[in-house]
Amino acid sequence: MNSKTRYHHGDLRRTLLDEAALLLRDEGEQGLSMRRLAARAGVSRTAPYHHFKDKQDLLCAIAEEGFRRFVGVLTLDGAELSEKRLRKFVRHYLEFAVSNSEYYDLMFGSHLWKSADVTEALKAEAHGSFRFYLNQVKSWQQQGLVRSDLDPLRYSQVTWSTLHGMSRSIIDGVYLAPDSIGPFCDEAARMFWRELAPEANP
Amino acid sequence: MNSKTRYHHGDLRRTLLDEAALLLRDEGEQGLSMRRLAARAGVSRTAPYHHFKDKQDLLCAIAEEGFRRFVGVLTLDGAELSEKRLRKFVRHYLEFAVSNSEYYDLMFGSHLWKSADVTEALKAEAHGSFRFYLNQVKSWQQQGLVRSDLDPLRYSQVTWSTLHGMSRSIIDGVYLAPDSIGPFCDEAARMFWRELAPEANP
DNA sequence: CCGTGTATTTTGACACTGTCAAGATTGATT
DNA sequence: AATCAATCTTGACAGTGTCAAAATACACGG
Repeated sequence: MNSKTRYHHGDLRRTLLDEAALLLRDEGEQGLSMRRLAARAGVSRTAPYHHFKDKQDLLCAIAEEGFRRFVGVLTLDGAELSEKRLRKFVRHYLEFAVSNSEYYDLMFGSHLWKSADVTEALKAEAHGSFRFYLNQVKSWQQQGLVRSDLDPLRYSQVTWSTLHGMSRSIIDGVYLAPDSIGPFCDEAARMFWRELAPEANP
Repeated sequence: MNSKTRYHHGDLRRTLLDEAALLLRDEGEQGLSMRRLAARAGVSRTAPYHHFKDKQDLLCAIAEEGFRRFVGVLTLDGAELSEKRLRKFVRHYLEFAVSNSEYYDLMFGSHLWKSADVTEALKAEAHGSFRFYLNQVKSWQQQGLVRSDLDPLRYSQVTWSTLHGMSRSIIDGVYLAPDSIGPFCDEAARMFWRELAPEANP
């Protein structure tokens, strides 16, 4: 019952996802083809199509896993909320985006989302991660840790956008010298904090 | 000397760029292939390769034109600077991004920038548009229209990121109900203004 | 006006790609 | 043990980007 010789692979779906992640990291999205993927998994060209309807379907599944890991990065305990803590958070976010840039590109790239065939599962995971981010802010407000007249939804939408835009700036390396990432993060944190911080004088 | 029958096209490069823009708007990036493009221009499959080294080269040229138009959107006269005016600016930016989303995807998509073959001309145009945005802020500061202790570079980088992230949010339509775009813009403008506005009490 | 060179376009070809349809093999269920 | 569904393979098709070599047109010096 050697795994190399048996007809049924046994756990092909899992293998495909893992191998695809590797291929993606090593050669980028354009280096990831269904056929190469199949070859790497030691299986014929069309075998993957019994586990993923499409190439799109495969990519959605990978992005989905990305979002699941992503939630960890978004976690920020409100008890220690401060501008300094926000700085750390922003840095952490960007760190994730940069060092998992292929994943990140997939998760937030227009490629998947623009198409009509986005998996429901991926949608759910993406919405879930945003809702997690939003609920944190709501909870801070309930605990009286941030301004009471803050609109959590609007704040979350805008800062979410900022974090994403910053990630793109850094990943693509167009508008930013690599050594100015620190101040870049600090400025964002200051901006976020200005929104959150309870008013000094009422 | 009928234009339909003559061997030399005469202005193929221009025609290719225009036709590519149309094809892009109508069918998205995946609908734009070199061969289809050539067919549309009424020319053989490989003719475009004497005007553009690559498909990448073609895409860069299109993005380049996008950036040239983009500068108009970024223009904001400091004399009338206010939170209200910022709202209008943000809306204008997003309007451009959404209604030219195919262009916008190309201009800011990871696809072009990640690759090593980004045209120098495109780099120049992209940097130029950011520098234009930055210089505006600098000039506001020199005129005493915004906080004197503001760092124009950091402010520009972060708000630039925010605007881009917001555009992605809306274009991909993942995290945003279409009717909440207004408040979305307003929140961003408030945030920007909080950074810019001269201190109330010194 | 003619020949020559250069710019432009075409034809042919190659190695890829995603994906469908039809058959082969296996594991599970009755 | 027979049957059925799940899984995998082979073969095929249309489409892609791009290279090399041949054909055509234009520009210019004689």
